[in-house]
Amino acid sequence: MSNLTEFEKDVFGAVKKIPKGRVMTYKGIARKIGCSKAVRAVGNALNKNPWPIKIPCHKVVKSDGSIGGYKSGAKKKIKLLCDEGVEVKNNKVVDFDKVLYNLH
DNA sequence: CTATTGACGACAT
DNA sequence: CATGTCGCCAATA
Repeated sequence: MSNLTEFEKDVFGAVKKIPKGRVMTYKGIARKIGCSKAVRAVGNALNKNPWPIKIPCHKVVKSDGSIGGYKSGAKKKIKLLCDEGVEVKNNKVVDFDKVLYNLH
């Protein structure tokens, strides 16, 4: 348990903060951590996804509003988002700017 | 230590 | 709008 690096913990911490019905971009998380360019590293961290349920990784999408990827399949990710009230159309988030959780 | 990889971003074509 | 290329970071082999 918790055999994670500080970077990973940071990423997961940011993801957990995303409110229900809202989404965050990899870029946003990376920026919140302090490295706006570490988007790939963030994706890598989530790919390990130690706790797929405790951590709402499905709320993390690409900067252009597309769904991106998911360890268990992007399809599952879309379903989870829809369950939270986030509409997904043509593999893109509907009203992306409205559901996007901006940095605080 | 070096090379490869990967749930990405931005820009060029 | 789709595809290709470069960049950038961390983890892993």
